[in-house]
Amino acid sequence: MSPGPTAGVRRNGRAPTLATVAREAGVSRQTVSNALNSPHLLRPETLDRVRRAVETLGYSPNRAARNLRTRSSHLIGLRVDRVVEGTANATMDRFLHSLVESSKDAGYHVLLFSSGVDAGEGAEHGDLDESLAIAGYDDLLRSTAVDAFVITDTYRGNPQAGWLEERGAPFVAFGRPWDEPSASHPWVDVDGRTGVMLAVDHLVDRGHERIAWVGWQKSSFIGEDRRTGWADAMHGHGLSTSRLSARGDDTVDFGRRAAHALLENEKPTAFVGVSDTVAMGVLHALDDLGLAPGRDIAVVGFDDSIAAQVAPPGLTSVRQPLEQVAVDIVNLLDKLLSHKPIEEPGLLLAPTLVVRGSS
Amino acid sequence: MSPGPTAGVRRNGRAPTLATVAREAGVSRQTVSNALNSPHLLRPETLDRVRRAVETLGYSPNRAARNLRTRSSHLIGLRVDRVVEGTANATMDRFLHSLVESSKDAGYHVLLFSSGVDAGEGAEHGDLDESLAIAGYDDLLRSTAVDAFVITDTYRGNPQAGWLEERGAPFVAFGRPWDEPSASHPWVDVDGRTGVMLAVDHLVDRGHERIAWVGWQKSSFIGEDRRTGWADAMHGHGLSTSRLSARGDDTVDFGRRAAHALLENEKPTAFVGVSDTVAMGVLHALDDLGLAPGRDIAVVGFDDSIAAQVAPPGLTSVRQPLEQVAVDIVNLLDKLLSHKPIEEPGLLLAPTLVVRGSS
DNA sequence: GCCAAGAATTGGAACGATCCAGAGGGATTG
DNA sequence: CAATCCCTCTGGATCGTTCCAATTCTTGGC
Repeated sequence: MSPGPTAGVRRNGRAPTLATVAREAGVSRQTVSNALNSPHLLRPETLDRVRRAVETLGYSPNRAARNLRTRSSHLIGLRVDRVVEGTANATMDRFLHSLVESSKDAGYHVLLFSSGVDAGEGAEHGDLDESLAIAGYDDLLRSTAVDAFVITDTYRGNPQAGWLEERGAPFVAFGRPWDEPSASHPWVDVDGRTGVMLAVDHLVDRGHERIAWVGWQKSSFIGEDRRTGWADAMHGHGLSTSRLSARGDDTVDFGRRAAHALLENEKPTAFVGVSDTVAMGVLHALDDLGLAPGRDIAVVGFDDSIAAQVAPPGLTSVRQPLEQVAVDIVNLLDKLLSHKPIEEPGLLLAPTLVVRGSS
Repeated sequence: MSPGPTAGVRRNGRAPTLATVAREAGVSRQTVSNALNSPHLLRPETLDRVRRAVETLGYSPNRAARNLRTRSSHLIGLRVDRVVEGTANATMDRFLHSLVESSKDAGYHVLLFSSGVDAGEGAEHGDLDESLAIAGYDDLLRSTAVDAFVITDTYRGNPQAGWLEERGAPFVAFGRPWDEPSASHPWVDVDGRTGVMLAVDHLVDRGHERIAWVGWQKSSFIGEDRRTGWADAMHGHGLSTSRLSARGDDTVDFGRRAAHALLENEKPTAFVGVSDTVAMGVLHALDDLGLAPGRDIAVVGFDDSIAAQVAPPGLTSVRQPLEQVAVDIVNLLDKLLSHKPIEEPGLLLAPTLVVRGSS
């Protein structure tokens, strides 16, 4: 019934332009432009006529031309770093989906790019580390390919943040500026400490008193933040944390080894993992010893990854409100780009606990 | 040492343009353009001078202007559909990462967009289904925001493919044109049937004879393709498939229920799942019955998802070569966009089997 | 030393949108 | 009734690049 989206497109083998629509509607180019961008400037009757012409011809403004003139692309850049397989971090991917949705609602699209360098390479060399951090950003920025960036927290803070800030590039960070209290860029983060406290409270509720922590290395800001949640909650309940903590890499294998060591020496009845990855490692250890998670020993993870959801008997886990994070980030981005004032540069959201069979 | 990437950018508060560089190097605009796009046209000496000027000023060509003039954006569009949580499909995400990498090497970036409609909504209504299928594509295409699309296989084929093809839009599909043998667009796919045959061979090797299939509904092309792998391999080994097959949704719960039913009636010693999701469901069932996967009953999944990798005791799974898929897709895309001849419109890649504790 | 042919370089036009200043027309006002 | 204002609409200039045709410089052959 409707003319369909392809109507008019093949007019002369080329897509219709403002001029085409203007001719069709019997008005000037500028009037058509106004009809699309500032409809309140037109008389209702004219507006209607233009709209009909747009419909008939199946016109959509040419993005490149608009970008050129307005010096903005309505694209948000996000760097996806090569992930290490086996580390259950689908968090980024869930976030990505949410970000695409929120961006759409605000009239933006998400542009993905990669550093082009193997993550991990040259982690020791300061220089390479620096250039790795900014790899990809510089070019997109200079060529005005994107309007702004969303940067995501890495294991040890946000090395990109300082550079972007200095550069005057608009961006919003997912993750606090841990090591830069002076940073003034907008950010959104999830309160990991509170999340872990929820986990500990839940375990204490279930009668546990010897609750062990399996965390990341001390150099990880996020890891230490989550760990304070464990320590503070334990002390809040009058429980000791002595010798109940292990720290290491974010791998299944580390979680497994740490659990074995702790079980042998300290006999904890429950574990809280800094991530689902290490928590899955703990489950492996229980499996090794013929212990049943949830019945014999309780385990809680962090991230509510797919693995936590589907692996039997289901891993209780702290879930980050990534949908809300994405909404807030886009909101901040929007303010930033339209130069609206930002009252609060930082937003800290509360996670929730998803209880499953493992606890 | 080096002038650094920001050098010259602040000259007058605006990024340097071709004209700026031309002045600096003492040549014309066009010569600078040639230096970047067709360096062979320049005298080595001139080329060198221009390159130094580019370096000094920190110049990058303005993307919008280039896009406008060349009618191409060097962007590849990919629609990310809202995923149903709990269905262990991180496959798409692994593919996404690979695609970003490959695209980069070919000089493209990946633009993400979403249908803007809840997937699942209106799955019954043909009309809505149709408009859902093309949601998002049309606008990006008309506004020349992307050069081409990558479309990914859905549960029941590629409804977008036909529309895009009719429209004359360049695209490459990840997934065969199951229901459209007449389709002539390029595609890359993974041979699921062969993958499942690997799984069955492996189980037979381990001494199993009663191997059950837990699959998707008959309406799923992919599901049926994989199922023929099971059936053919079984018959190839002279084994019966009678009453050993179950079909249902791609959920953990279905896998669990199917496994319970099969175990009760047919006493299979091994299961092959059409996906890791249903295979995890089978593991749940074993867990319910106190059976140990790998020792009592063997289980194999499909996708080599993160859950398969980290959940104890490790789920044996068929792994798709997604990195290679991405490389091949970008390669086809490149040929398509530069109008090079494409010898073979379809590429079928072989998966591998990753053996873990569950078998 | 001259001419033709090719190599190197140049200036103007075009891509398709928005910005900006101004023109035309009707209603309001003194 | 003329002056003023506002509402609506218009045409030219512009964003920064690449295409195109034309111009200038080099080179080699006779």
